[in-house]
Amino acid sequence: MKQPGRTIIHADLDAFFAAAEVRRRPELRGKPVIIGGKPGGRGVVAAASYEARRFGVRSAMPISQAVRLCPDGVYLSGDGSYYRELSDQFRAILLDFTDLVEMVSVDEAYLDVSHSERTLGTPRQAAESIKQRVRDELELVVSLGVSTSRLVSKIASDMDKPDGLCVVDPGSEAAFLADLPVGKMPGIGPKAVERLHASGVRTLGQLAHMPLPVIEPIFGKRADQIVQRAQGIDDKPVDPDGGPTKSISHERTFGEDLTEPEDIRRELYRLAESTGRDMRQKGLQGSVVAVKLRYADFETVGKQRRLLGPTNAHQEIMPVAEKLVEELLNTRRAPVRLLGVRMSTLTSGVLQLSLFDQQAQRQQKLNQAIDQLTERHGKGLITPGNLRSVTQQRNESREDDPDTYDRRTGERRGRDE
DNA sequence: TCTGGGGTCCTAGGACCC
DNA sequence: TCTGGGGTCCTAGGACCC
Repeated sequence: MKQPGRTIIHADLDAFFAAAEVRRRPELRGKPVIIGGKPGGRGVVAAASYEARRFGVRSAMPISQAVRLCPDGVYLSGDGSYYRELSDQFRAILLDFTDLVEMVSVDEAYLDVSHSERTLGTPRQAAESIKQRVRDELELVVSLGVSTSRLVSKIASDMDKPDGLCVVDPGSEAAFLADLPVGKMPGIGPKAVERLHASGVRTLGQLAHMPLPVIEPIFGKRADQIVQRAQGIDDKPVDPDGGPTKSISHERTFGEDLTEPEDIRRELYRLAESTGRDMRQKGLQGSVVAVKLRYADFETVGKQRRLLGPTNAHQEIMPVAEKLVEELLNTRRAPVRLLGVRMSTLTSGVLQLSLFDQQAQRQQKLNQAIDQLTERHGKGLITPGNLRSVTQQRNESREDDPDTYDRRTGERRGRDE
């Protein structure tokens, strides 16, 4: 089915974090500004001003390398809540153009202005007034791509950065893509690029005409869609609320690798706490606890376990996370560079099992109190007391060995000896 | 050179069920 | 004595995006 006349704009703020800092500290204008960890630390570059890029500094590059390339740069660690504030204002401006705005990150959005020509003028005129308003009201620069699809607009917005405006007329999508390297397409990363090159495929035009069997080994069941996209075909709609959250996680890379069990435990507790707090804030509960562990040599392993019921209480997350980490460390004991805690299989319900209602409710009230204190006074105020959780007690009260229960239903499994 | 943090989606093998 | 087969859930790991 064709969707005639769609007009999609992709809007992307240029060097957002760096530009945001320059905006509130004008003395930084014209200087190489690099947002990421502190020099000497283990961070990577989150954003670099165009002045910094002239030295070869790029996003995702280790800070240590950036310092070598640009020793006189201004290095800042970044201010998430300030960026979020600006991002909200950015979104508000876009919403003046259409209700169909989908934020895909703090600095990026899609707009569907298909039915707005009467009020906004031509797509190019609409794009120009977005640019103007972002400049006037936010003192930020935005690059825009305009076409009949998300895919083509996304690639177009990147063409003339910074301060770009690239309009791809209806019908010329395939021609626009044809000469671009395959890696320009979102979803084709370094590994896929390498394999495509090995097959002699370098441009999107070539990819668009490849027989499916040739690229199926590279993309699996996505192969069909990838070829279509290379031809400039993409029907994905702009979805203002972007679908439900699938997981919530926190992870931390330590300044120095951890070896002491009590250090590992303390950091894990902090991560469980922030993950629980995030879920409470969003009114979500999770049924699967996962931990992530990165060793000093960068080997990264994970382990996950389904709980008997959903929770958002760190008192219930922590003992499971602790057990999982312990199991990983039993497989390999080595200095720990990173720890992470993730909750998934999320539900927005509030149900609890009857027997433990009272305890669960008390726990919830306690956590609400903690959340309020944390909001006023910052993290780390409350330290673990009794970590024995409701979930643990549930398990204990049923059987000593949880493995004798069906993992899926939590029901007792028949034991034949 | 020494590699962040927050996500999504895909693959693949084993368990389990009918 | 020569080992079905399909569907679904669970888990581990990896590619990719901003």
